[in-house]
Amino acid sequence: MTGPIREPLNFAGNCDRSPSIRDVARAAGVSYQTVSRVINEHPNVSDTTRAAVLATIAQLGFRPNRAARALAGGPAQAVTVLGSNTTLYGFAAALEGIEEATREVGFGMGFRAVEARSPADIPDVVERAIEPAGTLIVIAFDKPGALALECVPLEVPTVAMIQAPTEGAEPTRPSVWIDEFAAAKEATEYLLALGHPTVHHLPIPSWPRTTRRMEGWRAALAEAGVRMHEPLQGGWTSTWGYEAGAVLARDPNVTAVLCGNDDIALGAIAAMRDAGKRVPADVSIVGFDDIPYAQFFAPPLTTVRQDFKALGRAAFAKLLEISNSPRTLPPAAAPQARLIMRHSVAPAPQVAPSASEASGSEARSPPPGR
Amino acid sequence: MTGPIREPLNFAGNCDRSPSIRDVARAAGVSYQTVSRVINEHPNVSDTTRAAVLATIAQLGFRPNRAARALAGGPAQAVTVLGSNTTLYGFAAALEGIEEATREVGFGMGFRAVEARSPADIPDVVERAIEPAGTLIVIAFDKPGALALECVPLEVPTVAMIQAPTEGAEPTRPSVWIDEFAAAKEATEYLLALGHPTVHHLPIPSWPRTTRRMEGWRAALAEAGVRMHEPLQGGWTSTWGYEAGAVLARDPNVTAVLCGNDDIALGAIAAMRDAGKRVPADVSIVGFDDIPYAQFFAPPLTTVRQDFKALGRAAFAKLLEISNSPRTLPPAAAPQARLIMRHSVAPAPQVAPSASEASGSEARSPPPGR
DNA sequence: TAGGGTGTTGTGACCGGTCCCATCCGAGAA
DNA sequence: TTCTCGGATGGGACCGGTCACAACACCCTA
Repeated sequence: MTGPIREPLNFAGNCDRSPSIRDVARAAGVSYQTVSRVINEHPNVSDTTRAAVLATIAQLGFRPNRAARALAGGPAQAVTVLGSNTTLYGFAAALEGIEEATREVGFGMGFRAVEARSPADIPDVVERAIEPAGTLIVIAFDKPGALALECVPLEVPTVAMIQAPTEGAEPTRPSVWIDEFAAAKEATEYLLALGHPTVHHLPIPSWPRTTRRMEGWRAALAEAGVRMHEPLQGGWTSTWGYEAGAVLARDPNVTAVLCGNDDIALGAIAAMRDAGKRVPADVSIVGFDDIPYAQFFAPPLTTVRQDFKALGRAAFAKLLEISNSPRTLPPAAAPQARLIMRHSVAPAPQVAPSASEASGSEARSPPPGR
Repeated sequence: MTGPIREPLNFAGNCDRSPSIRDVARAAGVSYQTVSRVINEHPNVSDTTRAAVLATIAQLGFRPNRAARALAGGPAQAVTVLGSNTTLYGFAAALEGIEEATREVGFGMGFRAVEARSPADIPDVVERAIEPAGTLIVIAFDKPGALALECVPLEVPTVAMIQAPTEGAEPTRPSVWIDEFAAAKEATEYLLALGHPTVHHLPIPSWPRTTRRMEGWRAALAEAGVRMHEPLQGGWTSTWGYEAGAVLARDPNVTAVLCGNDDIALGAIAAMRDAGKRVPADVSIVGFDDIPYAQFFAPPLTTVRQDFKALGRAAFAKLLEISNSPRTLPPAAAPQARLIMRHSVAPAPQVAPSASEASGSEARSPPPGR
């Protein structure tokens, strides 16, 4: 009935497979359970034994097998990031921050795309992305990401990276964000102080409601008692920025534009140029994000820098927290947004700004060298 | 001696764990081995049994547990991508292509960064990235990636994405690349045909030796019998492009520059502008890669488009091949490089190009609408 | 009718960890 | 001295798949 019993190959030194805890145990003269306790930093192991086991682990080059751990129901040790994109700067930088943080604590990082082109497939993709003992970070800046987030069952340890929520609208799941309200307000006030009668806004898509950067813009205009145009629906790309910018370029009253991101700003600048308007002499443009290219735009872009990498790190830190993992990440400051002044902003044309304002702005925005 | 035997909870319908092959087997009235054969598309299963099992799988929503498969020594079902970067366009686009391909065949995709800042850590990072039953794609466009590639033991199924190898220098491991020799040559010839006495080159780093795009440039100049300057060491970023461009801007003989990538081109354009030179009236600039921003540069950038996404897909297809996985990807055409003509190129200044050349170039490069 | 191949199915062991439980031992309290 | 208790350690079962092997048809040939 029973076939020939194969001799297990687990005697140390004579095996091409990587060593297991049983190999370590044998070499250290303890049981495999003790080895397990040592690698999981269980308190009830004597110092002598622990030291001996650790030495053997180092000597044999033992590394715990992730698959076996996951199978046996150990603590989570991998994250899958769900997002609609890897080429947009914010997404890529967030990914980089997450990766770095996971590497520090020995987690694996996976990525799965939820495609904007096929929203109907998203629930299925999300379901496949969820694995037993797995965790998730969902980049929910945009609609596909938010859709994906909704598909994730509550029992899956998940952190969402989201647009900053509006006042009183608490996110339903553990989330991280950068609140750019203050920076958007500051940027708008900066433009108003330079004599621009109003500031137009080319937003990123407002989803599900409005963005904090738009609220900051609104607040600045409201405080200044300045009329406000109703912003368009919004977009993400330079192409959209070009089209929207072309519309604004036809309006001679437009002298200052706050763009929802740097991609839009780049498109808007191109549209202005093609319409024969000079930036910043005729129209001032401010971007959002500070992508690495921004300082080489023509003109170098004044923009609000956002630390997406730090945001990614924060997301993973929160994930460790909520999945009560034994590992932790050193606490870090909340990622900030702040205005970077370059050369795409100038005093309003025609209406000569007062000397104090002009010199003040000069003093306030010493263009940094590249 | 033996404690109380816990009744296994694996009876279908009464269990909060996701169903296992044993649950499926019980529900379908077959053995678990038969279920295993069905999900692995083993030929020796009768059609009747197969249909019954598949129906049960669908009904129970069974999905094979990846960790268990990996542990039991099944075929590979995940790739880890090793690369120095996620924010550079070429890297991010390649990642996107790999992800899409893995998703199609049910593979997982991980990412691990090998940081340029700390080359000494690379061997360690690579070692940790290798898992039993795991596979690797190494993005070895740059030095950290190439370093990482060298650390990978030969027995690990690995595909490298590399700079196209020079003639006769066969890569030692399975590799994919885009051969941009012809496109670089074409771009250079295009500039020469517009009357530029020579074409300068701002290369990406040549590592380990020279790049195919540089060889294409050299070949065009050699064929035209034109003098050639010795190119600089090379860099990746706009910052480097700005610095190198500033040097070229001082030389009045420089009227045409072929840049190793679009980032460099953007920096070079900025440097020319800051030096008071007009692009393309005084200096023509050609880039490489065609990043999404390129068409919105000032002026819109003439560049060589490379299909990194297709390259990523090809890398994964080759990985499936060499790891003799049961899954395959539909064959696709080799990713190409081709010249995209926009507005950063003009006939050489001063030396008036002949009418036929000028009109020819106009006819050849109808600037695409944005 | 016996013998041999082929196709189909089932059983046992195993991958490398983790959990639960049992055992052993020494110290302090009754 | 005996009992209790907690720290240190070990053994067995198990996670959900895969592999190797055995068993049982069934058909074809000799």
